[in-house]
Amino acid sequence: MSENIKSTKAERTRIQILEVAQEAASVSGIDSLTIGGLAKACGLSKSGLNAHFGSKEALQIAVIDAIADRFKKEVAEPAFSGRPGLERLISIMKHWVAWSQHPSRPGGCQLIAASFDFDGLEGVVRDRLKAWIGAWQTVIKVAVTETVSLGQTKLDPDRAASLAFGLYMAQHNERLLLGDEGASERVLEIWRNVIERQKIDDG
Amino acid sequence: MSENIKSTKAERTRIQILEVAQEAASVSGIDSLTIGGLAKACGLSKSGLNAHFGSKEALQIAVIDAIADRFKKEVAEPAFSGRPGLERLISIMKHWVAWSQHPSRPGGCQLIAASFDFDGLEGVVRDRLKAWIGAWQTVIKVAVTETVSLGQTKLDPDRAASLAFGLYMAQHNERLLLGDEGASERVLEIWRNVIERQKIDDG
DNA sequence: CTCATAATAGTACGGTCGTTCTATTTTATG
DNA sequence: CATAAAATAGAACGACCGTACTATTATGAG
Repeated sequence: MSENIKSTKAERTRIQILEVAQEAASVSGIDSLTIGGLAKACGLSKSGLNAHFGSKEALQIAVIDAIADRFKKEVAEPAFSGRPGLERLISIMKHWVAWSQHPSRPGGCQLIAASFDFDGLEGVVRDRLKAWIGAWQTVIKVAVTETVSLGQTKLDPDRAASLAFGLYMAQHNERLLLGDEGASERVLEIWRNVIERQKIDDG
Repeated sequence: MSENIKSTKAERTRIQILEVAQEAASVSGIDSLTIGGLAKACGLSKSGLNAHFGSKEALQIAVIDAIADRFKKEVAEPAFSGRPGLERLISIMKHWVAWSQHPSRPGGCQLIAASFDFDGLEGVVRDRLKAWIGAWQTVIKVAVTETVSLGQTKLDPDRAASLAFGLYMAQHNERLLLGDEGASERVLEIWRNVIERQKIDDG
């Protein structure tokens, strides 16, 4: 009807499924998505939904890719639209934490949560997850290296990347498991202090 | 026979089950433990195993408590046997990371991994997990406060605890998902630098 | 050694899982 | 509007899940 032209019905349905799946995955995790449960949530039959992906594994990968696509648009691209250097490093963490807190992710970031589910396993889902997480880690290292080149910091890129991922996960854990609403702001403050002055505190 | 006297058969079996369960949970996670799978791994029947716990939920809580008991012995007590202050803070992180790397935990720390599984859910398992993780967070804050009192650092306890948890999780993720063998040592070095000189790098 | 009891095995049940096959409906093209 | 193709529904499958109930075996106290 007034939808975007040139999109077939299946494409539209597939997109809708993946949106529902992303929210469900935020709450219960990617590996506890079920075809039946997802079908019910979408108003489809099990076989109707499964026809779009062929298998649960393919569904999981499609969900991961859909999340990663959104991550690019909501985190990576905005953070890299500004100038390189300290400003960009701060922007990265701000957008990243905002992503974790977004209302459409009531259970926080699905990919980081899935990392802890699949890191002990083998298979294509784990491999895809590793590829995306590894790519994002590389992006952060590049942004740090940029900042070093500009003479704005002396951080080691590897250490800074470990710190960034660590603070992000700490914020997830403290906020969602322990109920600490101040965790996100605290972690942002730590990041600012460390990258600007290599120090964690104000003193 | 030459076992410890005063232990009934059931107690011994229960302990053995929980040991097998801990290792399995390290690989696949606490919430994907199954009574049937665990029974087979222990050479028991499903009902024989289930008789020790009564339900899967009770089994999960027993596993969590068993892990936490071991954590006390292998991490908390050794770290707190030495003197308070910087020495203790470093000892905490060393023992903690060693715990994550221990051969009996091929998939890393089960409790941190479970945190990301259960943080979006409700129920007794989540509550028990929250209690243990929260208790350990408090212990770390106390150790930091001690060090501040001794005049050995100026760290804010809340920030230091976020950093400690973050570095620990970063090490888990980088080592087990991304295959970075140097992650643990790097994270320890960051911790040392931050708590001793509030700086992340050597410069 | 006896024997009550504890520990474990065996079996069965209802439920949900992922997947496959066929039927039916809906879409979109000519 | 007709019609081939695409999209979805429905039903059935074997597998595994947690749990309950009963039978059998092993334990350990007297």
